[in-house]
Amino acid sequence: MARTYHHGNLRPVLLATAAEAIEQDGPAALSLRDLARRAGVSHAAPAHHFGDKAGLLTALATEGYDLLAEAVGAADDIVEAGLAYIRFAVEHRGHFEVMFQPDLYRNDDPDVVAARERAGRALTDALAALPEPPTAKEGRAARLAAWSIVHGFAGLWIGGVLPADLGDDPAAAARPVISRLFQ
Amino acid sequence: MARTYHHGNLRPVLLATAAEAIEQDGPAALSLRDLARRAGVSHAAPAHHFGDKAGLLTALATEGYDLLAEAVGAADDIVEAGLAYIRFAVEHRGHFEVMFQPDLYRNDDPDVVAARERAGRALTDALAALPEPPTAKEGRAARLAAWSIVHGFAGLWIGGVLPADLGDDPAAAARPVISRLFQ
DNA sequence: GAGGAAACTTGCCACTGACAAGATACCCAC
DNA sequence: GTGGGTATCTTGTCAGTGGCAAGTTTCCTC
Repeated sequence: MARTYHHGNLRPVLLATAAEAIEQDGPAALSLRDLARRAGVSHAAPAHHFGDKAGLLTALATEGYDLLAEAVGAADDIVEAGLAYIRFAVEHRGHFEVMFQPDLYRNDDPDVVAARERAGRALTDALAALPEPPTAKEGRAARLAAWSIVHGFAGLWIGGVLPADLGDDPAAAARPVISRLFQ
Repeated sequence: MARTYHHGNLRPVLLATAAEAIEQDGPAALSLRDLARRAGVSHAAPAHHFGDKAGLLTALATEGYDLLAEAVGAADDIVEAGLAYIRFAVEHRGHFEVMFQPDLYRNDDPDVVAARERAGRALTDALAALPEPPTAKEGRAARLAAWSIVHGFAGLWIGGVLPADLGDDPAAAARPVISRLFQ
C-alpha cells in the first residue's frame, strides 16, 4: 500500500485504533497524536474528521451504542441478551468505557443520543419476554434491575476487582449470577 | 491564614480538591498543576507527596475504598447496605470513578489492595443476613449478583443514561429496583 | 543550636491538544 | 478533457501539562 497524500480511509481507521488504544491504556491515556502516528498521517489529520478529541470520542460512543444494540438485538432469550451485553462490554471494552463516561464526549450530540435510544429499545425489546408486570412502575423497576445487574457485572469485570478464579470467560461466569434475577 | 513556605496540610487538601475536580470534569481532565494552583502551592508540590499523578489517584482510590467500607458497614439491613453503596457512589463520585478504572492508578499497590479487601469484607458481611445458600457456588453467585446490581445502578446513574424522571434521589429510585433481587 | 530530614520552589524538557494557513488530491459541471 | 471548487491532509505554532533535577526554606530532634 503506497503512501499517498490522501489516506482515503482515515476516519474508520482512527476509530478502530482509538478503541484499541483505550482497551490497552484507558481513555485518559489516549493521544490524538499517537493515533495519527499509528495511522501514518500528520498530527493534525484527526482534527479534520472529528474536530477535537471530544468529537472523536463522541463518534466512538455512537459506534459503541450501535454495536451494543446489534449484539443485544441478536439474542433471542432474555438471559442471552444479558450475556450479550456483558460480552459486548468485555470484547469492546474501549467503546464501553467511553460510552458511560459522559465527561469524555459530547453527551448530548444528536447522533449519540439517537444511537443510545436505539440501544435502549433493543434492551427493552429483549425484556418484553418477561411476564407482564402488574403495574407500569414494577415493569420499569424490572427493566432497571436487569440493566443494572448486567451493567454492574460488566463494570466489575472490566474494573479488575473480581476474584481471579472466576476464569476468563465473562459470559460463563455471569450466567449463574444474572440468572438469579430471572426466576 | 498567612501564606507560609510550608503549607502544612497539603496532602489531604490535594486529595479533597482532586475529588472535587474529578466530580466536576471527570478523571481525564484532572490536572496536577491546577490542583497546585487551587491549593496555592507550586506546580511541583504535589509530586512530593504522591510521586506522580498515578500516585495521587492511588491514594484517592484507597481513601475511596475505606469510605465505602465505612458506609456499607454502618448499614444494618441488606437492602440498606446496597443503598449505602449507591449513595456512596453518587456522593463521592470523584472517588468512585477512579476506584473502578484500574488504568488510572497503581491497581496492585499494597495500600489500595488492603483497602479493597476491607471494603470487600464489609460487603460480604452485609450479605451474611441472606438465607444460607445450599452450595458455596450459589452463595458466591448471590454475592456477585448483589454487588453487580448495586454497582450497575450506581454506574448507570453516574453515567447519565437513566431517564430523567427518576428524580434526583438515587437511593429512593434504587430501592424498588434492588429489592427485586432479595425476595 | 546544630545537623539532618521533610516540605516546598524554581527551572527545564518532551509531549499534548488546538488553531491557522498552506499544499495536494479528488470530483463534477461544462 | 479540463478547470474550478471542495474535501483531505500537512506544516508551523502556541499555551498547558507531567515529570525530573537541583536548590531553598522550615521543622524537628538530640
